[in-house]
Amino acid sequence: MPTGVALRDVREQLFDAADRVLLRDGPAALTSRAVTAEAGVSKGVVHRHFPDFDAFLAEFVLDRVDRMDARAAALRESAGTGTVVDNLTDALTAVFGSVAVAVVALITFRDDLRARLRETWPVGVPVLTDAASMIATYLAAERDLGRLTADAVVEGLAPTLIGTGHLLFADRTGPPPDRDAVRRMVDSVVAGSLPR
Amino acid sequence: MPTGVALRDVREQLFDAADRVLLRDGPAALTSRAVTAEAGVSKGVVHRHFPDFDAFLAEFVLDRVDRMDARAAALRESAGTGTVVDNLTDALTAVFGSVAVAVVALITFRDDLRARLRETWPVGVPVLTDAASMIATYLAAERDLGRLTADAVVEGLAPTLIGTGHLLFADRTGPPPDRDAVRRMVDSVVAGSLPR
DNA sequence: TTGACGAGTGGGCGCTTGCCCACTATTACT
DNA sequence: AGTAATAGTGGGCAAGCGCCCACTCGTCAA
Repeated sequence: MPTGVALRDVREQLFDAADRVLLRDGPAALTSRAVTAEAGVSKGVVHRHFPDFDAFLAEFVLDRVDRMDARAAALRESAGTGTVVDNLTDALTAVFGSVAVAVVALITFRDDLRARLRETWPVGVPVLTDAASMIATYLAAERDLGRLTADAVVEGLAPTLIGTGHLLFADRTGPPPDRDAVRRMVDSVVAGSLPR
Repeated sequence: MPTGVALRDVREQLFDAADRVLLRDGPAALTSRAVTAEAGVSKGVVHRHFPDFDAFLAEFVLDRVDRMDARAAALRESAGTGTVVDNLTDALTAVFGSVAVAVVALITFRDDLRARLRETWPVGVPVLTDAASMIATYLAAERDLGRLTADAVVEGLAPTLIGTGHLLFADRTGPPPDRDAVRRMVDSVVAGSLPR
């Protein structure tokens, strides 16, 4: 077997499998056996690439948030056309429609995992920071923000959208919220915060 | 043994034990054995009062949110003095300093439990509704709300506070956020939404 | 006093979890 | 071709889970 390259391939393979398990069965079902079975490899493979399963989870979360950040950056590039509400709706759908909510649920649920993540990640829940800066960039690009500075958005409006979006998308057992529902939420939140 | 009264006593006893386990060890540690051990009763006692442990969890969550609502009502009574920021800070501390965050984490984590709760609870995460109406009552009592109607608060500002508060209080492994930290968050959020 | 009933007990079953470890298969180097 | 190294396999372990059920024991009615 190739030494360096294949080693990283297996890790990616396991991460992708974790994504599918997370989206299909929820964070409670994210066990080492479920991940390896989904990846189509032997169950012992995790402990060759990671000291233990919690270490796998920690690296998985870090990797996924990095990818979310990249996706947010890509959205920033393509923004500018359309209203701010449309852009925010797209952004929220992209962020919360993905594996992000399950990752947040995982971090919130597992105290020990969160403590482990703090060694690498000094402050709070990283998803908040990433999505907040993303939304702030959106709003800063809009004209006539009035007294609503970008900092105020990060401190106030962004958590609004994240909080509501989180609760809106948290339920994967029911039917997924359609774009109109998300847009309505964004619309009401922005209407209550932006000057007109 | 007395029949009716003691039966409800044991249920309360188990609920109180679940509170302590939840606050001390987190939602991941909330097992039937942990609850019964904390309550100082035999592990078989749960299955005499509830068909299964998930039914216990569902009733526990329903009961706890009812209590949160009662606490919010009590806070509403004593409100009126002090600034809106102070009142909101007290409210958030009362709601999120309790077992509420762990309950939300539980609901977010467990897909099956959430589906079970929906049979009794038709829409979304109830904590959001309760806390939102509570905060809306606070703000409605304040004069000079300007264009910010109570509905807009429920739709916009309340989720802001709940979202940030949730993430602020979600970490029970680190030191708990002091009142000043909460107040600073509330201050920045309100400053970004209320007209001055 | 005695019998029956029901709340409470705890041993144990079946299952799943993370993890260990002896093992095989596949590659790279001499 | 032979050998060493290593990625990958999977049986099996201890621990923990929810749950079942035979059991004890306190309490009332007869």
